[in-house]
Amino acid sequence: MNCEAYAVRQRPMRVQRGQSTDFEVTCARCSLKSKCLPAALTPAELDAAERSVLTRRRIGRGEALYRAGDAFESIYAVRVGFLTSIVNTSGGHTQVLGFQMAGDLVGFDGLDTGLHTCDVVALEDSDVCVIPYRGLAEAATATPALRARIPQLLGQEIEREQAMLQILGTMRSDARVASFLLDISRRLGTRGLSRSEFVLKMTRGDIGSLLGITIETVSRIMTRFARLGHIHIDGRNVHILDLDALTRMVASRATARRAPLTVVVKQAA
Amino acid sequence: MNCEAYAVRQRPMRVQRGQSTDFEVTCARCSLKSKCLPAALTPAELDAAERSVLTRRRIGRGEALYRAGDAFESIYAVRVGFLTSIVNTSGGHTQVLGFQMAGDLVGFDGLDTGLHTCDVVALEDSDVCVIPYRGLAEAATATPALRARIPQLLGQEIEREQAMLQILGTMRSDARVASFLLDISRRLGTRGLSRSEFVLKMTRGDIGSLLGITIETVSRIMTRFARLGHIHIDGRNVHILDLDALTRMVASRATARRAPLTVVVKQAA
DNA sequence: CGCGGTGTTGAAAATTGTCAATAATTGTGG
DNA sequence: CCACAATTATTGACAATTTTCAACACCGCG
Repeated sequence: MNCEAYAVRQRPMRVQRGQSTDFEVTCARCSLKSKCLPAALTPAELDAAERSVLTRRRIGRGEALYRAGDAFESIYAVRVGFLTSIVNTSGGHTQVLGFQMAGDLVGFDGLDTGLHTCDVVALEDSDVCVIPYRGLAEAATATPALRARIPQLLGQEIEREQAMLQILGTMRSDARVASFLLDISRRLGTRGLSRSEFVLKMTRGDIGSLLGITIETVSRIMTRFARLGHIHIDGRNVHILDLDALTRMVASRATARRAPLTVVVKQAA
Repeated sequence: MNCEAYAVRQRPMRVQRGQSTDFEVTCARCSLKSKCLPAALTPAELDAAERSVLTRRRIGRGEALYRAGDAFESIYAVRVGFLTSIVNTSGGHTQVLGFQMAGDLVGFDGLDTGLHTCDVVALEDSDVCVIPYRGLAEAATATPALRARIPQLLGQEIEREQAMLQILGTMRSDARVASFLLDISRRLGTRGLSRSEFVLKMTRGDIGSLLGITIETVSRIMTRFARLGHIHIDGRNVHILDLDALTRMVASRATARRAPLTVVVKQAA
C-alpha cells in the first residue's frame, strides 16, 4: 500500500503554489502530521493509531464524501484538495458550514445520532484518509495520548464553530468578508503556503452562504476592499496587500449592540 | 453527602412551574439522568462514572461558573437553574453563545487548549454537578458505554452549534425569534414542563445577542407576534398560542439566497 | 419615592437584499 | 482549437429589513 500514486487525474487541475499533488502514505511520513490526528503522538502510538486507518479515498470535484443521512462510520482527514460541508435547511435552501483543506479533519457531525447531518462535497479533486471511527475508538483504548486527542479535536471543532457564531452574530458584512479572507490566509500560512497570495476554491455564493450574506454583497465588498487598496482581486485570485487593514476592519466594524449582557459577574465564594 | 439541602437561598426566587428546588444527589436517583451524562449507562457503569463526580457547586445569579481564560478542569451538568455562555469579542463587545437549563452540560469549550474560551454565568441561582474531566476520562477507560458517551455529547454540542449557524446564516430576524421561542419551548417540554407557557430567564438583550439582532428588533418582533395572535407576552412571561404559526415562520421566512452551491454531487464510484 | 436596569415604541439613517442586465469565465462537444 | 452553453461574477437601481438614536414607561428595590 505504500508509495502508491494516482497516475491518472481525471480532471487536470492547476496546482496551488507549493502544494504537491503526490503524497506519502503513512502518517509518520506525512507532511501534515503535526496538524492532523497524529499530532502529539509518539511514533509507536502513531503506529497503533494508524492501523485503524484502512483506506484512502479520492473524491472528484463535485462529488460527495458523504451525504446527510448517511451512516456515520468514519471521520476523514483531508490529504489533498478542498472540501466544503453544507446543510440543507428545512426551507429547501442550503447553507455552507465551513471549508476543509489539507490537514483538516471532517465528519464529526453525526457522532451523536449515528447519521451524518450535513453533506461534504469536494470543491476540487481531493484525497482523504478514511479513519473508521470504531477502529479509532479501539485504538484509543490502548493509547492514552490518542484517547486524549479525540476529545481535543472535537473541542477544536466546537471552538471553530463558536468563532463562526461570533462572526455571524456580531459582524457586519464587510467585517465578515475580512474575517473570511484572514481565516483562509492564516490557514494556508500554517500549511507553509503564502499568506498573502492564494486562489479561492469556492464561488462567491459559497462564501456568501458561509457568511450569511448574498453573492452580490460579497462581490461588492471585495470590490470595495480592492478600491481601498487592501487587497487585489482577479476572479478567484486574491492578493492581500494590507493585512492590518483587514484586521482592523474585523475589530472595529462589529455592530455595536448595547448592553449585550449586564452581568455583575461576582466572584463565586 | 446524600440528601443535603441548601437551606438558605440568598435570593428568594419564584420557582418555575413544576420545577422543584430540592434535589436528589446521586445520578441514579436524579430525575435528569435520561438527558444527562449517564444516559445509556447501566447502573453499575453509572456508579463507576459517578465516582468522578466529586462536588456540587452553587452559583448565585450573576455569578460566573467560570471565566474565559480559566483552566479547563471540569465539565458541568446543570441540576437546577439557568445559565448562559458568553464570549467577549475582540471589539470589546460580548456575544451570547447559548443558554443552559437543567440537564444540560456545559464547559466543553477549552477542551482543545486547556483554557476556557467563554464565560458561563448564572441567570438565576443555579446548582451544577462538577465533573472533573480527568476523573471522567479515567472512569471512561474502564467503562465502554461511558467512553462512547463523551464523544457523543461533544457531537451533540457540535450539532447544536451547527443549528445556530444555520439560524444566523439564513434567517431573518422574525424567523430567528420564532426559532428561539420554539427552541425554549421544546427544551422545556422535554423536561416535563409546559411547552406553551413559560418564563424567560434572560433579557431581551441576551436574546438579541444570541440571535445577532438588536434589543429593539427583538422587542418589535415579539410585539408583532403578539399582535398576530401567535403568542401572548407579558414582560418575560410567554404564552405560545399558535405553535404552528411560529413553525411556519421559521420554515418560510428564510432569506432566499440564490444558487447557494451548485453541486453536481455525483455519486462517488 | 427615586433610581438603575429593562422593555417598548417612533422616526430617520444605514445596511443589506432583491431584481435585472451584462460581462467574464469555465466547461463541453464538435 | 474553436464556438457555444452554462455557470459565475460584477454592477446599478430600488426595496426591504434592520439598526441607530431618542424618548418614555415599567418594575423591583433600597
